Amino acid sequence: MFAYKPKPPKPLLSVRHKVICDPLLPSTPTFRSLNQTKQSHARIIVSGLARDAKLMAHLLLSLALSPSPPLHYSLSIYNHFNYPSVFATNNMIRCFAKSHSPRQSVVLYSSMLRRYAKPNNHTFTFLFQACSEALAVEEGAQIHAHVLKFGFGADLFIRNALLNFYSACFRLECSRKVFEESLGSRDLVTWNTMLACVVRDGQMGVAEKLFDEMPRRDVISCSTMITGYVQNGNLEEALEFFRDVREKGLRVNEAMLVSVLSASAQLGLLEHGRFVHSLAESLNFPMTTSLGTSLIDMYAKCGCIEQSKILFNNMRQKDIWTWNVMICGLATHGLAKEALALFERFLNKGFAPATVTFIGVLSACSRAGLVREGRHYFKLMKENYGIQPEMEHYGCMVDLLGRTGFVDEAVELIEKMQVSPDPVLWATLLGACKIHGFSELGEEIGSKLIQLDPTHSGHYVQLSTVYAKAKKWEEVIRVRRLMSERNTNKAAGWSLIEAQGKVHKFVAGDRDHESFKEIHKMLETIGTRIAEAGYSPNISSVLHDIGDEEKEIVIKEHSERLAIALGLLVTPYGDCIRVVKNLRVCEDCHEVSKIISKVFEREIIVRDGSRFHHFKEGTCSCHDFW
DNA sequence: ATAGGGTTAG
Repeated sequence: MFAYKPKPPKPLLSVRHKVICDPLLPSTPTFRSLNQTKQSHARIIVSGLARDAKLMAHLLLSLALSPSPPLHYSLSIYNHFNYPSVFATNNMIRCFAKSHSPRQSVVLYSSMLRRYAKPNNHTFTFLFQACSEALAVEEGAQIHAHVLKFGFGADLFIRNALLNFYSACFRLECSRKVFEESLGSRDLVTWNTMLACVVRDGQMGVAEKLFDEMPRRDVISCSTMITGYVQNGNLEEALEFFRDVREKGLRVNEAMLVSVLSASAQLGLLEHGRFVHSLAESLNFPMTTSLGTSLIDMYAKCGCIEQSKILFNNMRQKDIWTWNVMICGLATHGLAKEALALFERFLNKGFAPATVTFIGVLSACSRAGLVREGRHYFKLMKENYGIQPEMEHYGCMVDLLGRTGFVDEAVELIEKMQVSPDPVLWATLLGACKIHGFSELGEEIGSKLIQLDPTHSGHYVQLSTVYAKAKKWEEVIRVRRLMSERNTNKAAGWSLIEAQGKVHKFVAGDRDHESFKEIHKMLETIGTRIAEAGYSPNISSVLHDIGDEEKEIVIKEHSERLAIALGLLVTPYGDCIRVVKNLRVCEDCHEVSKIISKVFEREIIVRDGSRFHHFKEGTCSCHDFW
């Protein structure tokens, strides 16, 4: 005989659920999943308590607390109240505020007033959230008047929400006024909101002063500063501030990590990015979608696209940012086929592509010269998704068509544009003219660009290259003379490499580095060994008015050569050399990098102004199409 | 019974 013991029936809700979540026992509000809320709703109906207004309002609260409240469901509950309480209405306003139609919050508020129901202090904080979301300046200002009318002018919560509202609507002056009026009754949130407001306006100097003035600071004050630096392009300052936070033993939050990863990515600092990654792990930060996405972006922008792929595939929750980052990452690495395949997967998942998604898709096509695909997706974007092409989309198409030799089609596309082309677009077309020898069109565009921006040295260089290719030497000299006469601001090219825990930044002909002598010796060695391999310099990309021998010296000391030389010197054999530079790599450096990768048996990864080049065993991943 | 500030893509 065997003992048989029936299993006890499973309770509908676990004990933990009952204590924390069941609205039959209202307690402190906690976020619950939609399913949990629906279960509670079912239990309420089954228990015959559906007419209990308090219970139903509490149910509405749990919907309002979710990140994206289901509007239809919330409304069906709200509409069942004969006389909705302020509490219930507040929660419905809150649901609308988080929805795609935040203006409905204001509509509901008006109907509440028509019923002669009086708003309370909570009502206004939710309303200002809604107006911030909707950028509803007029409505918000009217509600501001209501705040005073109903006697809530001194409520700190409301004032902070108001401050934030004006800030969100870019009404810096109004925010300032509310802030000044709050003198004497400010709390940390008031200060942080004002700080965020100044940061949003791009005034980091003022933000620094405000930060120093604050009577108290917390983790949000610090993360606001760091994200502010990143958003305003002060990347090094962001990293410095973050290091300071760490050194002082202050708290770190996810927003900081995300922003610092973005800074590392933009600067191309792989070692730093890795450090932030390990920090996130050691501090036990959960791998959220935004953190994961930032990591994928960082690894892609620092040359480790394989690492990005691994993270992407392991991520359970992906949002549109995750997909966009991955598609764009594959594109900058020239992995066009993978980018397009991923885009198709993205569509199959039912995601709606954004304008950036198509920039990723089209730039993937342009970098790989996939003309047929490029034309297809450009059409798809307009016709299937109703996305109006922006300057960047045109940029990709003109680049794609122009570089693959369809210059006429590129011109046609520009002529049909709704918006007038910007200098970058003209410069893209000029580049195509240069490659394919359209000297007359190139001349026209080059002159136009110089007219548009006479201080930009790049335009003169481009135009003189067009002339040089057409062997119009007098014109070359004329343009060069013009360039020197007009005192143009030369955008200095730089390259950087991380080594031995430091960032080394070089400009062409740099002599400032502490190991300058060794670097120079290495340049000599490189010169000898690549010459043995059959290399002779291509000096056509040097346009300075100097002799050939000098040209060779200048080209030998292009910033990326210095960086690669340092890489060869200080990193162990077998390690990959990673260089980041701001401008596009010149033809000669590209050739030299290929040969170095072969004779020194080193993989070299260069991120230039527009894409990645993986040099390995004498070839480049761009297949010399860039 | 309910509340406020910070985040990533070209």
